[in-house]
Amino acid sequence: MRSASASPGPDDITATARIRDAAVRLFGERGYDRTSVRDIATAAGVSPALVIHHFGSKDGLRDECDRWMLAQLSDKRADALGAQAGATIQQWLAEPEQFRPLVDYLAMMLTDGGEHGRTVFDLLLAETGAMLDASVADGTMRASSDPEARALLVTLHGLAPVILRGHLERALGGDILSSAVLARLTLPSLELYTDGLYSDSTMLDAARAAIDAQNEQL
Amino acid sequence: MRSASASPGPDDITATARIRDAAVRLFGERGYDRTSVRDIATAAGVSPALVIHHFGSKDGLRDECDRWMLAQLSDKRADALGAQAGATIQQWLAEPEQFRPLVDYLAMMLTDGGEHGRTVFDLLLAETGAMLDASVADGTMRASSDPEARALLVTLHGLAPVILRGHLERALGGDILSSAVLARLTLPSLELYTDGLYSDSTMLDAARAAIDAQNEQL
DNA sequence: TAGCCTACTGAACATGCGTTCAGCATCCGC
DNA sequence: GCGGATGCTGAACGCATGTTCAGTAGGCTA
Repeated sequence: MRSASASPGPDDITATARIRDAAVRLFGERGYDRTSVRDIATAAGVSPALVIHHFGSKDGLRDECDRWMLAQLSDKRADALGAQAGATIQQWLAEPEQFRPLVDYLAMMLTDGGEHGRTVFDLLLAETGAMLDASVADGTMRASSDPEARALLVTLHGLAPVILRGHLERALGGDILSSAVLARLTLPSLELYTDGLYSDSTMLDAARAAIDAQNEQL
Repeated sequence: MRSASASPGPDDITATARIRDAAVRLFGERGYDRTSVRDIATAAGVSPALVIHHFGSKDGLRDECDRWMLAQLSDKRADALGAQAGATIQQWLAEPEQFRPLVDYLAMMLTDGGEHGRTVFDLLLAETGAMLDASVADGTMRASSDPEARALLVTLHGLAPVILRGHLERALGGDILSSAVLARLTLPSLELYTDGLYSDSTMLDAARAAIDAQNEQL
């Protein structure tokens, strides 16, 4: 079984890569602790011993997955901003299923407190901050009284659908992270980021006044 | 050891309650799978067997924690909206550490796909929707082209700091979910929800036009 | 051909886990 | 005083897990 020669499917790529792909998918779906080395080995069509042989330990495998994820993220970001922008976005809209493992794994990285999770968050935060600064500079976005805190908020808000994808899909009618769901969210998002929520600045003025009063007290 | 009579600390409450409190704290801190029944028993000062004796199984204990969390959430919400509003908020600002286990446990519930996590999300979503509708009715907030989707977005955005608390604290200078951090976020949040991000409606108009065009095509 | 390295396996091992069980106190109704 | 719940324990059991290890197959260099 599992001869070296051709068979359709994922047998044409290296066993190491197959293990890594299976691990990313399963870690993203079930989480690190609920995924056993045996599960990953079975999904990749190899023996559990080979997983350890190639990655040293389960934790080593996770490390490799994290690193691979960071690389993918850089690639996609570069594509989405560079010459490949159109192609990348079309690919996303055409086959959202393909990216689901990546999104789920990213969510897992961010929520379980590992070192690479911090790295990826800091990266996203920095990019968001840079994007906001550039937009303020070219006039498309408003300036903020606290650009750093605003960048943080916008980053958090952007990550929420990624991490709570399951709840989002359930609330919007069961289905996948499809173009339909994305379309449904586009308009409300832009409305929110264009006109805000409040119809006037009553609340904002009150908060400003309260903070000023507190500052004077010191 | 551990006689029934008085000793300072958490010995005056029932062992069942001590186990539940320890479980909520540890599940919230480390997650369900990384917390063993033995850990919980040690933290509560009882034997592992007693944990099973009172809750049937580790999963039963988790169920009880979930239910307790839902009850706490209802209580706090009622307090925060009712007569106790001022007292509850002051308590929060005075001793944020006290609420950390609750917040962490809530984050865990929402991210690990259990049934009670769905319940609590749906609850929060419904309350957010009702709050938005009421605010639109009394004129403090703008109407939306898609109130359901907007409620979902606002809920997701509100939950993001809860779930990514660790990253938030790290980005804002290491420290706890303190009044200082909350104060730092208040103004940018209100700015975001009052004036939005974009300085004009160019993007929004473009999206509306694109969607109109697509609808006409069908 | 000989030797060696790499990819890979099946079987076993040690450990930590959730859970069970027999038994020990203590309290409460009779 | 007594019988039976109730609260609780220490020790053990069975199991799944991550990991190790001896060994096989196949390709590469000499």
